[in-house]
Amino acid sequence: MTRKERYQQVLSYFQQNMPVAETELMYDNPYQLLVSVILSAQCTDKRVNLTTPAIFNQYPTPQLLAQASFEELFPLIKSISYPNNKTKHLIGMANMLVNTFNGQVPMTVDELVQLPGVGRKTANVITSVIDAQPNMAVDTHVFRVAARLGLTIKATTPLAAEKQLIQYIPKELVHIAHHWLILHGRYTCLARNPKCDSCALQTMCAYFQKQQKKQPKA
DNA sequence: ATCCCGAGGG
DNA sequence: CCCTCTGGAT
Repeated sequence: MTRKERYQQVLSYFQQNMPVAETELMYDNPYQLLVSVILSAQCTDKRVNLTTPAIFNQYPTPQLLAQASFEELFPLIKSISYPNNKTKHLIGMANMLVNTFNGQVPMTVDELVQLPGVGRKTANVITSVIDAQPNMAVDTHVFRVAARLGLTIKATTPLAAEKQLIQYIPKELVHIAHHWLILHGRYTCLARNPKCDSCALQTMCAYFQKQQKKQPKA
């Protein structure tokens, strides 16, 4: 099976079988999405959505968030993972928005990654969601699942994986494919004990084929 | 125990 | 490349 065929089979399967009904981050503008995505690391969207209304209410603009003190913002962040880092990141991010980007959220990956707390994954989410750019945000799920399925070959970094995925996935499907890979990773292709026995992608999965060779009966 | 749509620093 | 950050849900 060629790599292109593998992509076609996997994408086709997802398109026909993957329900897309997950809780999503709540936001009304690019600034709010940026805050939400920064907060979402190692944390469910549901929990992020519990904290953001208070944050957006108290700091409706980058200008106001930039002036926040650590002490007053921290309590609003405290109930999610890495509150220390995220509090610092949000204030630093807002300051750079004001001082470097004229108070506007930049819409290129290269600009976004300059912001504190914004890495390539977050930058790809922002540009794909807000500006419909065909950018693939490679998080832990996408990285693992793509490698197992054989969608990426010898990709040792998220950036390498991103380049390969972008090369083979039709632009109009990049965004939804991102969600498909995440959902497959969350519910079936688990990091530790993947549920290969109940996985419909066995026949086209490089990881499963490899396991079969090692343990023919398992 | 294991998992939640990571980023920054050494 | 590794490590740290580090709360809540299941």
